[in-house]
Amino acid sequence: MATGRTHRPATRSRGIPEATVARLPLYLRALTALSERSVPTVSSEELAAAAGVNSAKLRKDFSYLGSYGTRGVGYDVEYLVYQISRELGLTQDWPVVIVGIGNLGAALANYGGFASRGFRVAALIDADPAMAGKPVAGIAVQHTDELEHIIESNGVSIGVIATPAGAAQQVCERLVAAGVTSILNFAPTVLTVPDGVDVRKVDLSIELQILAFHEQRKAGEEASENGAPADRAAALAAEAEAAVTGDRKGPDGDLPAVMPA
Amino acid sequence: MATGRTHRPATRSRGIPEATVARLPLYLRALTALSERSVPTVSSEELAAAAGVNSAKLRKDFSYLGSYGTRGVGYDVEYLVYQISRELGLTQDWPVVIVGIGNLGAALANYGGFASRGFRVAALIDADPAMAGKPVAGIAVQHTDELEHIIESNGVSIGVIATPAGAAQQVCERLVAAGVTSILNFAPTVLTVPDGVDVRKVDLSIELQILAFHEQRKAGEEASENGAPADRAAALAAEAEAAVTGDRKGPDGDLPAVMPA
DNA sequence: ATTTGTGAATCTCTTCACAGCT
DNA sequence: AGCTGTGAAGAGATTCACAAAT
Repeated sequence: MATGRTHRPATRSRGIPEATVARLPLYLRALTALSERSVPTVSSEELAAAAGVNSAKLRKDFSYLGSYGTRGVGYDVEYLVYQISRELGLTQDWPVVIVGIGNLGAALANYGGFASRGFRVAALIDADPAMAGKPVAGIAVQHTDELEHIIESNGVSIGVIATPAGAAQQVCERLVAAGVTSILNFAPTVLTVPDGVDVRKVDLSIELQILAFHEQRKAGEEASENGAPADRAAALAAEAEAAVTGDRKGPDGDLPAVMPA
Repeated sequence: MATGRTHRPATRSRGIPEATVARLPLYLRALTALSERSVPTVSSEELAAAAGVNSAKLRKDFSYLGSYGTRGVGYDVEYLVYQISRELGLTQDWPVVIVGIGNLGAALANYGGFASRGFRVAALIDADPAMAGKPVAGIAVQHTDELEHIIESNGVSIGVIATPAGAAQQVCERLVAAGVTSILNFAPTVLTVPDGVDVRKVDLSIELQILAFHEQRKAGEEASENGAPADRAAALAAEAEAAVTGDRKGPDGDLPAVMPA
């Protein structure tokens, strides 16, 4: 899901699969909940259920970190919380800057899970001079002019881009030039970055479109499985049916003028 | 990344790989940009560059949709926009409800890319009675009591959950009971849903933690490649080094008391 | 009696490389 | 001459199933 380079360019070192890394935060969250309830140990089966994955996968994932379980017993919750935190690099506090303090940027700044667990909002940056000095989530917004200074003096290596799409690439370049090497991009654009910089992308409309695809598929199946689609499904049926049954080869007749922009 | 069932339970039908589906929105966005600049055709190489993927992958992806290109020439932009839109189910308008109109919910409601391209915000729902009637993004917020009524009368099948984590599962169940079959979850919780319901998850802190992992890895490599880590890298080096070199088998000495909650 | 840790089998996704079409 | 479409190879991720450990 990272849009940037494939990563893992230099030393291959001890390679934890990317898919596993992506699940560690999930396990960590489930474990933290158990820890708060003072549960001492947990089996792979239980923890897997809490994290929404299957237990074989969870055990394989943990096997990449080492042998932290006890056969016949399970995993020590506290110990595992520590090991995963350490593996993820959360035993230190990462200063983060958020660029673009619109609706979304403000929402991110206010997001609680941010401040806790390893991350600290070091600065909020916006291009609008009218925003400068305004407090958002208890932090005064600073102007984009300060960007390089902020990054360098705070040793920021993680940046969050919540600007409009048009500004994202430029902001990205300034962040990278100033020393940021990991970017979380909320702007609906593909960012181009040099090697060694990681980009992850969060994109609302992409997620919705993926859901729409499956939703359409469901409507299509419903229609072709039993002949009696209900409610709105009726309206979708014709359209969806066409999509499902349409031949795959070449222009199939009804090319409409243009799509909605 | 869908947290729900693995999907594709019943009719296997014409199976477009999930990884391909996840990239179609990316292609669509790049194509739309080309379309706006009135570019008539595009090669797999060019389009792949614009979408940030490699061209073989793009061609393979398109091959699942059908043979929509012309050898020696490339793809017709308008035609491809239409085909992908249709495949994704965007030739119809999906009514969407957003539940939880806090900072994030408001940001989502205001998000422009929402209204355009296939989705329409049918309602904003919040549990706070004080919010009821307040306009957000030009739409009056409605109280949670209305949830079932809104879903049913608007034929909503896609719901967005932007509530606090504690409320998410309950909201999810009400949405599903009322007829929603696709959920985009912004709350940091694993949602449990019945078969046939799709869940996709957007989780800020997971994304940040994945970045932190790679960031830490970079610091470790830097430290072990050349012996002279600079700036903050120096501070991280000892910690990261320990993580990289620590043996994988069993308790490695210094188990600290507990992690930061 | 349980539950982990992991080879081996399987499935999915990506990349290669080139035949086939325009 | 140029570019698509795709079999085949390769890489990665998931699941199975069971030996090893407590």
